[in-house]
Amino acid sequence: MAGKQVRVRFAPSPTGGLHMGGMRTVLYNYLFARKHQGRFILRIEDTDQQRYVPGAEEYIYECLKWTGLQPDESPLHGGDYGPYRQSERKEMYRQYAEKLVEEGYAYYAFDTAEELEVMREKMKTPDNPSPQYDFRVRLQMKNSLTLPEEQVQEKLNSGVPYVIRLKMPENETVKFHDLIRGDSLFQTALLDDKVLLKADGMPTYHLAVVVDDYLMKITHVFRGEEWLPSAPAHVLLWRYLFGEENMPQWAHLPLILGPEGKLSKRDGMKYGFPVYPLEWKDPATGEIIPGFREFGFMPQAFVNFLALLGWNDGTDKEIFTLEELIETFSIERVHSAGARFDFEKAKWFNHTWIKLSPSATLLPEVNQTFKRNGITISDIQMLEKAIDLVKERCHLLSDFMQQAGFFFQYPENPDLTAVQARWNEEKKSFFENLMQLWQETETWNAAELENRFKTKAESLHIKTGELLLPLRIMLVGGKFGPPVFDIAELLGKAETLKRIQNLLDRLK
RNA sequence: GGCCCGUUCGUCUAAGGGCUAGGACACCACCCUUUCACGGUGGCGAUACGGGUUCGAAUCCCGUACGGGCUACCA
Repeated sequence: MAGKQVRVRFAPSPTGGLHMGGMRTVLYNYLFARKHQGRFILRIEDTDQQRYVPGAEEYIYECLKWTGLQPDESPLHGGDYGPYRQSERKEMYRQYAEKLVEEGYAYYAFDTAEELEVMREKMKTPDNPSPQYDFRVRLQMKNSLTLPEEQVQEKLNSGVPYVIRLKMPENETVKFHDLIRGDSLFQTALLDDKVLLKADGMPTYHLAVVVDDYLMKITHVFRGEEWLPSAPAHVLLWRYLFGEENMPQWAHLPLILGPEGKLSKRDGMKYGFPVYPLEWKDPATGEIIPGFREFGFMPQAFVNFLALLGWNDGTDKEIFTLEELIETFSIERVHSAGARFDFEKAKWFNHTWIKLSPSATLLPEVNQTFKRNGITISDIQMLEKAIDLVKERCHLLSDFMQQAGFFFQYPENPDLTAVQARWNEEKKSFFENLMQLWQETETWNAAELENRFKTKAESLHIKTGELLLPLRIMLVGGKFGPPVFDIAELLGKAETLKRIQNLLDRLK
């Protein structure tokens, strides 16, 4: 690795919305690249045109933009190793597959889908419910190992559909080293003859990753744990094609689990928490699934909790900025076991980030939230102050609506019952007196207002506790919010007095 | 079924042979707060099970159980 520039890649296939598991893979790749002054590449693996979903690629860019995890090279950002979309690299793969055939590491196979089906049915036993196309069966199938040379040539020339399959050795042990899991051994006798080049001329994942990782000079591959079983096939391809000594280092990341096992894209709807970073519109069904952003998450919090889902720096520190993550991240400290996602903990991260953020930072997003809820704010300065006053009680950005909405719009249905039960003439006259007192105040600030309030209450022999709740209902409309005199200060004299008068009238 | 990966409080995790197994989320109690929160203090709560190795095991080895992944001309 010394002297060699670190190059890592995230290689999604655009078959739907990218969920938080994919985003964590992005994050770890990104952190590793930044930490080692390397390059982070985004490569689109769109070799399966059947499963291609329009908009999925754009969605990925949006997610990367939102989280700030921007690639250095991608179809969108360009780079020296393009194209970065596998469909546009189609012609590059065939030569490698054919080289393997020439050298005896692969072969042409002409079996039709029906013939494969027949083989599987025939070989199926209770002990072996899913038979593989492997060294045990390949000599019974229609391929360049069983057919005479002339017949193979004839088929190739006549345009009969065929695939190229890897000829898995019958009895070898493939040693595989993973940066997270250490060494493991695989017996090739148990592995199948994977298709490398499909009948449509597109490579499968197995050929494409190896070829592209080589051509793009990838040094480290971080991908999901689900790829572990096919890793030995990739090692073999590296050995045959480019030399095992040139192979990148591997790390297979643990899965993120939902409440009932592997996190699926439907879990979001099912359990009431998001699985996508951003809102995802399924182009097939038209279904709209809200993401973390729509739930009111800050991107910083999203990145933060994602990083900690399977990794920690070995200390008790939990709140990290992106810069801090870059500094402390190490792939060796990533866990090998899967992590269950806990929405409550995720909200705690967001809450902490909201408390930590200056109100100016929160301002644009909160302003948008208000706008979406039909409240257009003209006094931005006031909103900023309101945010300061209420942010410690907001777990999600969407909570600002509930927590600070009353500053800009008195609720239609104030909690009158909270006042009525203990309302009387004395209290009423207290508030009439108070309005007079506050009206005369020249220094309109919380301390002064509280002082005048308490002095008046004492002189009328009413406990302040009896009066604070009515005042809160007058100004807020409910039993929540920051200290009531702070609210009055921010509301300003005219609005405060108007609200008191208003409720006085309604209490008649 | 086969192969592979995994297993510490309910959840995320620390402790990579040596203190009463530490922290965070959640939950409970108290304090602060004449609202709701924040904050503070304390409580509840775990090494899956069985064998080894060792003076000593959460940690190393083996087995069992459980969980997960893979087993496509999907990625």
